[in-house]
Amino acid sequence: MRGRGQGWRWRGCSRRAVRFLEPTLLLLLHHGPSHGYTLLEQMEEFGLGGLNPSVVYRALREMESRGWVTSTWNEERTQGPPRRVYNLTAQGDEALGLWTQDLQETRDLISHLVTAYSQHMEKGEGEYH
Amino acid sequence: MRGRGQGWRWRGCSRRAVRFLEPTLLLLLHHGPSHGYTLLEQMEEFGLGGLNPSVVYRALREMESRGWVTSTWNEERTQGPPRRVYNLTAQGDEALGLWTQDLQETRDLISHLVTAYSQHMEKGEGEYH
DNA sequence: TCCGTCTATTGACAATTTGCACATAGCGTG
DNA sequence: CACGCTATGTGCAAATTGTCAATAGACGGA
Repeated sequence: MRGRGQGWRWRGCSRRAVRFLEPTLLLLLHHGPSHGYTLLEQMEEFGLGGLNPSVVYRALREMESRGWVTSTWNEERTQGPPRRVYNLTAQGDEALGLWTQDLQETRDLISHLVTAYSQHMEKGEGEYH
Repeated sequence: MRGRGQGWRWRGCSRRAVRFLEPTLLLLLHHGPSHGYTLLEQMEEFGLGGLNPSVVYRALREMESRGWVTSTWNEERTQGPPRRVYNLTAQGDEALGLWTQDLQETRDLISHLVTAYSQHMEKGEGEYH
């Protein structure tokens, strides 16, 4: 229970303005089939380090239910339990494209906001009223 | 009830919007005191048009409980019920600054992702596997 | 062999956030 | 006074997210 009114609920980089999880997973899978545990580690490059594993696995299953990926159990034996290997589908490929567009729009909105902020500051109105 | 598995839960710019709400409100209030209804209309410029009013009012009260803004009832009579006028506080000013930084980081992450996507596409690996 | 550790995945539930439908209320107009 | 516009607020259902714990195979050492 996080209690109320103690500002900055999510400092420390959980909870960004946008959801990067799905597009990042799609992008990683675009490079080739992979399984959850590896993907989890690769997320770090995109600023999504230290994510709770179950969040990633959950997202992958959800993406499968939408037809963006398919999964099969890896038959070759490794050190550890069998892995579920995910493959991007044509729909997933398309989703990645759309999502990328969406992210670009979001980026533009951020820029708009940040620019408005900077300009207002420059004008010497950099004090609250 | 939105039902499950019918992709693109938030196409049409519902979802993304929300986390811009607070910084946008703070920025608008940085220009001077204002009240909910007007703010609601001004949101449109920042891509937050058509938001449900209660969402905005709720955010404002929440921001007040954090000390980012204060509110007073407007004594001058207008056409309609009294308005609650919000003022930015010093803490709100600071919060806006921090939030802007956070948004910039987010923007960089988006850029990183989009760049990775583009590069991968250019290399002729623009097919799913 | 038993234990601890690392790799992997999953399920369940609590906490939080969001969407939405509706309630209230003053003012102007016909 | 009924209606429509301006304004704000309440409450609840639904969706999303966070966290904890369970399961399980392989491997190395005591």
